[in-house]
Amino acid sequence: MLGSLILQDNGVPIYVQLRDQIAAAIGRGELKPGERLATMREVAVALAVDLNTVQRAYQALADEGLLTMVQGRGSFVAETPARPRNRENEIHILAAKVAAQARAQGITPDELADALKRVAGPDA
Amino acid sequence: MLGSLILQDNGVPIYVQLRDQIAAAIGRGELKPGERLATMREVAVALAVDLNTVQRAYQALADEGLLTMVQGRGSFVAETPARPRNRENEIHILAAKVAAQARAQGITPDELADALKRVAGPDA
DNA sequence: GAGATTGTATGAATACTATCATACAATCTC
DNA sequence: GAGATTGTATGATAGTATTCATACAATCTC
Repeated sequence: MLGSLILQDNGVPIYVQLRDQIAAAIGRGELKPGERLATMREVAVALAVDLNTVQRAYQALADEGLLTMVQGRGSFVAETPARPRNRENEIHILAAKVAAQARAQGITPDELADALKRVAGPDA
Repeated sequence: MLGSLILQDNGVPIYVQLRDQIAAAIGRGELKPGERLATMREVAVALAVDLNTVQRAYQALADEGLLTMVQGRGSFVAETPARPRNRENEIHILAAKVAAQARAQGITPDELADALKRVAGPDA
């Protein structure tokens, strides 16, 4: 995982870059549920950034429910939760939210949907 | 163009969001070479941000060679768009990130993609 | 239990982001 | 030429991001 993290000097805060790249690795299935992530210190040293900066990224991911952090043990990719009750509605809400995210990057929901099919295709 | 600009509170600086969205619009061909962009003041008023913030976004785009600014006249999409951005890659990164969001909620990327198609369908 | 590992937390210093207010300079319209 | 429009510029201020240094707390290994 450490090897795939790259920081760019493009105005985007470091913790945001880390947050998004780790989330992407999880989404790609590169990091599987239950798997242990690199320690915050490992990431900090490898990328030559501060421990607090890495913590901020991990914390943001934990807030999103993508990983859990356990003091003394490490950080782990969250297990996929059981299927929610009102599934159709949840999907619809997420889709709307994600469509907005896409548009905010100049990407159409349609383009994103196609890309998602490609992400899901190979293994899902 | 004004209508397609959206700002999110996701940790990314405003001027970066503007810069990237306008770059994406140019890359998508939505804004054509030679075409006049919205005035900095128009963008500032429409999005309720400061004129200086918009200027910074425009300046960054001018530095990239994507547009030219002429005092008293306005800003225009460059005739020879210098370095087209790697849109495909940006789309893939977003897709992977969004897939993680979905999985964390017990939703498969495939289901999300279908829902997105439905969102996009009516108008896109 | 001792020591190492790992996440959590705080306070200070520096740089960047964004706003507000204001003004100047080049261009266009009439 | 007068006035409006549009890009350019500056100084002050508040908030955020990042680093540095340091320390504490929970867990694991031996």
